[in-house]
Amino acid sequence: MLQTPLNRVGRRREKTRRVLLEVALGLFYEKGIYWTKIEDITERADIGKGTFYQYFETKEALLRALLQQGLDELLARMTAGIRLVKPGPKAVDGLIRGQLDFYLENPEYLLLFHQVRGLLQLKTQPAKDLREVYDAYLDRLAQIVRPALNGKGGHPISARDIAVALSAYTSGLLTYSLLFGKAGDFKRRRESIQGHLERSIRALT
Amino acid sequence: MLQTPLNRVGRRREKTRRVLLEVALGLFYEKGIYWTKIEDITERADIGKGTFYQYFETKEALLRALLQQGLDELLARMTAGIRLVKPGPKAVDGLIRGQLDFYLENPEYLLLFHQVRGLLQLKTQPAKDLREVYDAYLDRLAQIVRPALNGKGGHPISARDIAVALSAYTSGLLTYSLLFGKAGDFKRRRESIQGHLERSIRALT
Amino acid sequence: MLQTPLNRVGRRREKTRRVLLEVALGLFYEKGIYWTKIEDITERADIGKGTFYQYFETKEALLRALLQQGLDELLARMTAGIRLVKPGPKAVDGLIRGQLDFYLENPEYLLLFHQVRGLLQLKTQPAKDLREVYDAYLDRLAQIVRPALNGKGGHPISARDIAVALSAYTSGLLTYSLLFGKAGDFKRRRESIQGHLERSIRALT
Amino acid sequence: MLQTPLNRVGRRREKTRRVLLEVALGLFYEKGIYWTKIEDITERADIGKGTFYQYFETKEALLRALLQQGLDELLARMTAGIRLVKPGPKAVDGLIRGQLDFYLENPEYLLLFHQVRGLLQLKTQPAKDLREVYDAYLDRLAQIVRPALNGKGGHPISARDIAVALSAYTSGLLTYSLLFGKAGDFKRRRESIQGHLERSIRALT
DNA sequence: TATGAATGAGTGTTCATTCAT
DNA sequence: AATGAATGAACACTCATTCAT
Repeated sequence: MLQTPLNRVGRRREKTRRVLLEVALGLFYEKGIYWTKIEDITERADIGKGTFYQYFETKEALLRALLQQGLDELLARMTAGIRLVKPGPKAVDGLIRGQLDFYLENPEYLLLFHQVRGLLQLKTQPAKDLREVYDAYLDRLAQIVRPALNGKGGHPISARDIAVALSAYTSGLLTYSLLFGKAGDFKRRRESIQGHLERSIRALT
Repeated sequence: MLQTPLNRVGRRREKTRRVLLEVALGLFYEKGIYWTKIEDITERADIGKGTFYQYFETKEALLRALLQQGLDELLARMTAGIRLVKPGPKAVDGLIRGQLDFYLENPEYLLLFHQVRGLLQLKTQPAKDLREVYDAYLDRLAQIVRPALNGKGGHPISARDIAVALSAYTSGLLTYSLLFGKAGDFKRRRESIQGHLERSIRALT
Repeated sequence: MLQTPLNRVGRRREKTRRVLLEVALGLFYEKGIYWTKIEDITERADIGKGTFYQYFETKEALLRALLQQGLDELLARMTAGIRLVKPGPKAVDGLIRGQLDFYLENPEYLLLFHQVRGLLQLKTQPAKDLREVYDAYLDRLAQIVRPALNGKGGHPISARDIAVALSAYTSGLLTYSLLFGKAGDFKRRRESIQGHLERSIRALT
Repeated sequence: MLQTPLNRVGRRREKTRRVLLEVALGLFYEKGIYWTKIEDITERADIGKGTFYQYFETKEALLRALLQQGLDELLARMTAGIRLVKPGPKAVDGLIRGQLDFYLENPEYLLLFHQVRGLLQLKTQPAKDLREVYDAYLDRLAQIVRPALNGKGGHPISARDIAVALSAYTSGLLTYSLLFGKAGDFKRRRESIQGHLERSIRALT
């Protein structure tokens, strides 16, 4: 993971790549993965259509990179949410808080992840690659959750199960809220949602 | 709403329509809405490509019909789950049980609904039509939920909120389970999931 | 050409056929030959789609029948226009009057003939069949025109040429009038057009 | 209206566009507008099917461009035909001569215009766009004709009427000649036709 | 490296015609 | 004879990807 320090050209490349990811994320949110054309992306990013392929091999590779980046960021936020808390039930609350922080700032990812999950059961190769990324995220989350369970053996529910429930409940509830709630609802009811989720998860452990 | 009894031809038509919906549901599950081609559907249904358009105006109309039918059936199951129970907290358990029954028997719908939700925020007309169907379902569910709350005024959470949470938690959890659980997991852990959901929802009311 | 007298069934058939021709003529006028679908015709004629093929082998056969019928009628009108007049220049005026009468009452045919002429140069078989019908009309018209020229030999212009000019000028002028004139223009300026045409044709003879 | 001088790529694009128009014109002549498929055009132009859409948004846009270009050229020829002549009756002869020159060199346009007129009464949007182009042509022609009328007030016939008659007679006569005359007839009888038209138009003024 | 012109496989949809009832 | 359900060839148009400049 050691990064070679980038020279000017390298930095410019890096920047273009970041712009592409950002623009794509926004368009996927507005028009959906499928209906967003490569040309929509390059146009909004203000680069030539062909240039896209200097940065990503295919449209699907872009999606994978976006998913990876999003899940990394989400995990980072969850880790941050837990940092100051001692292991134990309170720790889970921190994880939830981190998740909510992330999705509140990045609702685009909420729907991107949703859309991606819709592809995971497909039998095509692209789906398998995406699945791998997503699966790895759940495992990493389980690692984080485990110590939070305080090591008490004999738990009727595994760390992975908690990780799944944490992701499932949150994304389930937030997606519905985003789609069917009134505008701004999301932010206004933040604490209420946090509470709901805490209680729900606690009910499982 | 009086139904003219169908003659032989009418019955055959009805059957073809049902087969188309069924085949489409299966293919949407296997390959996703987008990657399922009209010809895939007609081929598996063993009819000519043009015949499809005798039954559905467009691919999107088929999707809408499928969504409608699925949500109707889901509601029917939830209603059935509540029928024998008195209003009150137990009633919600019945609703959950009805949902689980439905999704357990029809995992295809679980993913169909998921995929459809992924389209709802889009600004296209098809999305608006689908949204309407979905929204109506939530309202109908809220109607069912309301008496279950036992009429005690002053609830901090509305019937619609319960309806949303009920749908959100269940579909969130089951989708994850379907995608990331081991095969058969879904059925095996049924009662465990029922318990999780009951506690989670009760925590909200 | 001897017509077997029709029994009741035969008369009904004859009537359906007439309705089909009439309806088709109207639709060809409104939507164009190409954009009029068989189903449009049968629907407006209030018969089953399949029934169409009991009366005409193909869409193109219908068109041919319509052309034939229209040109027959047109010739009849021109003949009528000439009946009371002595051979000579005045006779041509009668022909023109007959034409105008016909097109004034049947603007649909004006555009039908126009559309058909647009197909005549095509190299397809249907085009050849239509061409034959049209060509025969011009020959028959030439026959009618010939005596009108008063038999003075040494004409610098043949009867067929007059026939062509008569048709060409009239349809050219009327089509433009129909397409670009104000509504009703056609009727209001009838006598003016008659005059124009008379002078134009006379200028040729 | 300042034209950026074209670089090499721009020139190639311009050329491809021209080739497409030219090829389409030829095919429309041979097979008719309707029966000419996009692929027929691209095949004969020796480019990929998709490339067509880099140059024209739809088939109908191509038709419109072709109509525009043809009418522009026709007007240019008529203007040229009038240039050396003083206003007055002789001027109209010049216009006729210009028209004949044009159609003699471009019989394809004669039939294209004919086919297009066949679409103008349709109620579809494409028809409206074509109509606009055609209508503008008649107006421009009227402008040219007006001074040719020598400014003598009190004309019983408007410049627009002359414009219409000029177009109507010529296209009517030439189309018949093209369709029903013997091959080469068109050219051989050029002067005779010119005479006919001159006399016919003069008879109107 | 950046570009955008060129490409063609792929797709939803139409519609004349057939044919079983 | 009348019907309308079934058919599939045909076609306009799209878009991810390639490649010459």
